[in-house]
Amino acid sequence: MATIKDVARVANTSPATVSRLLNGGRVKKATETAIRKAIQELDYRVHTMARGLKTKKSYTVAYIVPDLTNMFFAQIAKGAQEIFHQAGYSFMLLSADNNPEREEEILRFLLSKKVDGILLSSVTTSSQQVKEIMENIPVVLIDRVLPNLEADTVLVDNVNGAYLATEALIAEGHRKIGIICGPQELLTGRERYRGYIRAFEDYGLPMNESLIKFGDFEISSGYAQMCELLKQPERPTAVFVCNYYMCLGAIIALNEKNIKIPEDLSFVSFDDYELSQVYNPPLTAVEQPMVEIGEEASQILLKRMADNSKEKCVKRLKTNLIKRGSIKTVDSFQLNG
Amino acid sequence: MATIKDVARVANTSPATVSRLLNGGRVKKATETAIRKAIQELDYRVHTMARGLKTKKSYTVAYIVPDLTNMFFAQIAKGAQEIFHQAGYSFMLLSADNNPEREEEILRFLLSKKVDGILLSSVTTSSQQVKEIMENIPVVLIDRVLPNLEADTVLVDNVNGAYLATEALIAEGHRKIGIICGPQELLTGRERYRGYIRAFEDYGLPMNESLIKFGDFEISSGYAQMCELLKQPERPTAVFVCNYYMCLGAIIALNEKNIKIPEDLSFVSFDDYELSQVYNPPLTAVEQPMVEIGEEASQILLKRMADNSKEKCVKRLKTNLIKRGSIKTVDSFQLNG
DNA sequence: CTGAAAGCGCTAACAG
DNA sequence: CTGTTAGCGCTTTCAG
Repeated sequence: MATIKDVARVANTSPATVSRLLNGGRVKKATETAIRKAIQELDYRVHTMARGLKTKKSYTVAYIVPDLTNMFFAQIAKGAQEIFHQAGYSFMLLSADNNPEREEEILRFLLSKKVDGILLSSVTTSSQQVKEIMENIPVVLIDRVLPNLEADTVLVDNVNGAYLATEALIAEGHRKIGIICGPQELLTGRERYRGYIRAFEDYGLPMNESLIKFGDFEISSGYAQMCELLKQPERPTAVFVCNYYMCLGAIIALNEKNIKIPEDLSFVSFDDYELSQVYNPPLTAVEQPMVEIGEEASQILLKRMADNSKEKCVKRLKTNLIKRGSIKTVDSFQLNG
Repeated sequence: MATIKDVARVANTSPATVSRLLNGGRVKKATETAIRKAIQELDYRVHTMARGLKTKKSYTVAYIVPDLTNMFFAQIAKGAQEIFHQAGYSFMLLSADNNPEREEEILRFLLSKKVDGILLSSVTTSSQQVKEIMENIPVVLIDRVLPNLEADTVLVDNVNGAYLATEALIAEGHRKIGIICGPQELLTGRERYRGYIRAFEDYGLPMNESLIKFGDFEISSGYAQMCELLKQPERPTAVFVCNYYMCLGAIIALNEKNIKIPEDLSFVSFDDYELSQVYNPPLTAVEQPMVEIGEEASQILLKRMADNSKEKCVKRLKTNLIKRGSIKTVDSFQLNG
């Protein structure tokens, strides 16, 4: 592979001049054309590593996700990739595979790689390592916050999303509303639960503890907790499931027991993927602006890499309730209403 | 950030010795401990770029996918990432966003990055660029082949998968079996179509041209072609949809028209994701060993990067028909059987 | 506007 | 077993 030296030789000039041209410096028209020709001829390409060694920049950023096959993070990655591509950065997508140790490893690796910035949806609960890294490299957190760590963060308005979902159920006359919460270790888990509570409070309605179940955002827990819910003496007329994967599990449970949406049970979930449209009936769901999350976070990271200012920002994007056909109006509407 | 020189100074030895230790060379026990201590103290990490500049290896591989949010490729990436991680390589996942020009760009970029190997699920139909790249860097193709290009490739047994799906329908007495094919520019599109044809031939059954529709593997075409199918004078009693996304579209169409699976129409699809289990009834589907595809391809790439032999291999992995509840037995079984 | 020279951090002979 | 040396390909003063 040709080097800058080769180009210089062929173009009858010096490496320095070639470099200057390559980096947008001013060069006499004649030499420029000669250089461009040589570059063509030799099929020369910058050696990014050599350049990086010199400039101490890699023009590379990374996004660490909990799981590559999780649609939520995949969509965010899509948005992020686009922004960085436009900005001339190369973008690495890495999965921690829901393994905190793996995440640590990746972080170490990125340090070694000298990436210029990091997008992180952490699977860790400790913020020690990240805190250290932030001293050297700009980091922006996505969707998952770390305890006691002031950092640039972008996430969605979970409380409001859950509020809207619950409210939609209440509005149709439901009072016995089950919820399958996410893990309370995660902010998203806590916030969505809070949205549910707040809706009950705002409408002056009593909550029923036995209808509040906790899952872990995975399919299996959606299944298990839905089964639990159905076992309750006072069976819910509606349920709010706090993420897509638990929603899958919950539906499997309903199908098994031949419980129909919405005739036997009204259904709302957080996250809006293809399933919501494809299911029969289509599912009412809370949509998150995933691609935008990725874009927004990338924009912030880009800014931080440029100015390296110390002040941190937290950006909340809006969620959106999409009404479809999975909520039935309760007959005895007037009872409490 | 500390360099190898700093470590050497603190450990009272030379950079060369530190380097040797770092690369698994033999070092006196005493110096080793001194060096390790220094590394600890200084929080030293290898500067991958500097190392790469010297060794002309980046210990980085890339996988270029058509679309980050396509489950098929995401799963493959998952498998690939695992293998490379184990092998000490860093793994970049890049999306061409279904844009051939974007893919070209990425390929150029990777050349500049001096990656050691490339996994490619190409969105291109021209093999020129890839051919050139293969002269410098090992490439293994995944699922998408390129015309007139002999290359290491891993894909699945599409013909057989489609055959099994069609056969399952035939076995239950169906004769009017619609198919929504993938794009015939893609090998997978052609092969799955061929599997359908072959099943008809093997069973000595006549095919009905009006029940053969062509989509492009996207949701919208699944919807459109299913609508077409339902318009036919001789309406199919069963349908085979050639990939997941078209399957989503097809189901939307069925729901709209209130056509029930399997009572009104039996249904089989290529690709087996959560939907198949979650849908009511659960869908019979052809499963692809996605993670294994990624693992297999990575293993091959690893081998090529090591031996750089010229001979190419094509690896076909088996598909698997998973029977669930979306096929109804036709009453008039005896008619043709 | 251009070129010579130094050096980024690392590794790989080679000589000790 | 260890240290010296010479670059890898690039950018960046600095002098011309």
